[in-house]
Amino acid sequence: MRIATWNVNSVKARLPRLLGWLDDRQPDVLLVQETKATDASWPAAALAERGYESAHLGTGRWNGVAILSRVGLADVTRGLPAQPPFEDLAEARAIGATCAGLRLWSVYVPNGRAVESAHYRYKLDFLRVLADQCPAERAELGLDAPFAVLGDFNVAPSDDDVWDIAAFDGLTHVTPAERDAVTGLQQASGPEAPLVDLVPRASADPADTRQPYTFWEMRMLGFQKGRGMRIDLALVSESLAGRARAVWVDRDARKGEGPSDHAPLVVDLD
DNA sequence: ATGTCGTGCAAAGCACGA
Repeated sequence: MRIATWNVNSVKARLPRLLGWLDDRQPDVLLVQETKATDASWPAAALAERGYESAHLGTGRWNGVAILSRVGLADVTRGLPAQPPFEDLAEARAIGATCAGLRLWSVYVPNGRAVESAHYRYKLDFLRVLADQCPAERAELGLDAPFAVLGDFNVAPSDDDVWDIAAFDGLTHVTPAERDAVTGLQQASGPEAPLVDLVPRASADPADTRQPYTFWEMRMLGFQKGRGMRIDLALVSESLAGRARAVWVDRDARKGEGPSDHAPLVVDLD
């Protein structure tokens, strides 16, 4: 079974590449972020033609999350219970579903913009609410049940997860508070039931020893210069981590004409 | 220092977000 997460940076702009990627890589489940679509403009029919059911949450222009599955899509939850609003609006940043017995969440964590800004506090609040919610859902399912939160966290868990930590001095994505918030989510159900950060290989090539970045700035030729960040994460229950046979970044999806600024993170499970 | 995209508004070039 293959599951993947991908910030597509507009499903409308990315549709040819998204459909081509589904044809090439044949994921069973794909969690999508930054669709920039409304529910009405979500391309459900084109996905259904390829055998994917899908559930989308979005209001257009910004944000938007979705789950595609060809192995069943049940118990869809749109938004986090008690999700904090930003400027009085509940943004489309989380959607959950059960696919082939796996409880999966697709999340698009707020960017944070600048340290100590209102948006930064919103980012930390969002992660806290996510950490509050997961234990309740996991307790209901059973702590041994396969559970995962995947998506664009906009947090690099360690200094090695950015191309040059010195270049991030004073910036978001690398602050202790952001990292602690991610760790807090991982530990939210207690030390006996962590969510494991499945660190990928840098590409599909098992011999690839580069850092496994998932995002490169569009500006300043970030990809071409290797200026990447590992900010798309798969945080999975131990029951799922034990089934992971390969975890890798599909760098090829970041190449060529009209890519997203993120590459898919692929998890191959027994 | 900046360099690119994508979107919406409104009908070209900004403003915004990343």
